[in-house]
Amino acid sequence: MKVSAKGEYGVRAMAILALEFHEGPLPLRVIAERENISLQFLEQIFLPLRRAGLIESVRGAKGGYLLAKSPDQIRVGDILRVLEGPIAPVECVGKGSGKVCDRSDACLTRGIWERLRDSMSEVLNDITLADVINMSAD
Amino acid sequence: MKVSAKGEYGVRAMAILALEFHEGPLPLRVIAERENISLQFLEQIFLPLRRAGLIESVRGAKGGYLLAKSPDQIRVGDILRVLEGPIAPVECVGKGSGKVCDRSDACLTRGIWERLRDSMSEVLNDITLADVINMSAD
DNA sequence: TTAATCCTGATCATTTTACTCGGCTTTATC
DNA sequence: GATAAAGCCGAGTAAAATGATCAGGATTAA
Repeated sequence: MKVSAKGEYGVRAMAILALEFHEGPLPLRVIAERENISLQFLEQIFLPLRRAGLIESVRGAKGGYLLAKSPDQIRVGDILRVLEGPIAPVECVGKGSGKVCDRSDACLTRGIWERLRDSMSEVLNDITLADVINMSAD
Repeated sequence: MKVSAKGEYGVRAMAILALEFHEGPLPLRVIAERENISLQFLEQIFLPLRRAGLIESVRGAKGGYLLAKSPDQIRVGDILRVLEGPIAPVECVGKGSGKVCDRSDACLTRGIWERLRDSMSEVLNDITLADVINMSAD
């Protein structure tokens, strides 16, 4: 029941972009050094984030990445959904995953996973990047 | 952010033991057939559950397994903790895992994972096997 | 022109997962 | 006492996921 490194690094990196929201584009190299993450792995993570419209890129020298929206408009859940797929403890209660098991009415445990999913979603949809950088500012 | 098959099967199997709480010991073969799970995989799952004191076994012919406590005394979280380790979205906030990262105060994202962990624990500690079999009885 | 940076598909080693195998021990029943 | 049903348990294994790395191209500021 763990977040993948991809998801964890993604959230960390996005938090840094949020800190630097008013500066120009931030190159991945800086984030990679600061967080001790492989540059090439970070590139892999930023690709889907950009395609999902959470960040924007500036190519060429002096280029880098910046948030596509203000920090209070980006929820941690948004980031994780892009990097890890639907937030759900089991496939069969994943919204938008399409895969529902055939015996959902006979399933004793479905209710558990639905409650867990809702609780997880609620937390992750409630925390924005603005919250993240404020939490640690205290 | 998924529960493993081990965890999922474990909860399903325990729910069935809860349904049969007043009958004698239930052999794994029955659960395996009912839930379409490999018998030998189930055996692997039941071993740690027994060692953790959640179930008791009766050996020999007419043997099987039964809950060690009444269904309302066994929480879904108890089962998952045995089968999957501490309930935590990242290692470094796992209670009892011992591994805390060295820069926990500098970590921007720790607060997220703590909130998520608490919310997950709360749900899973709140649902007992008695709840599970009642949910679907409605 | 050069260097910095993003862009992207491919590949790869390791770990984890979800099982399977084989064989032993215990016990009710015939 | 023989047999069959069941639990006990360490070891092995194939496939998938994970966490990267590689290689090279495209874009742009200086």
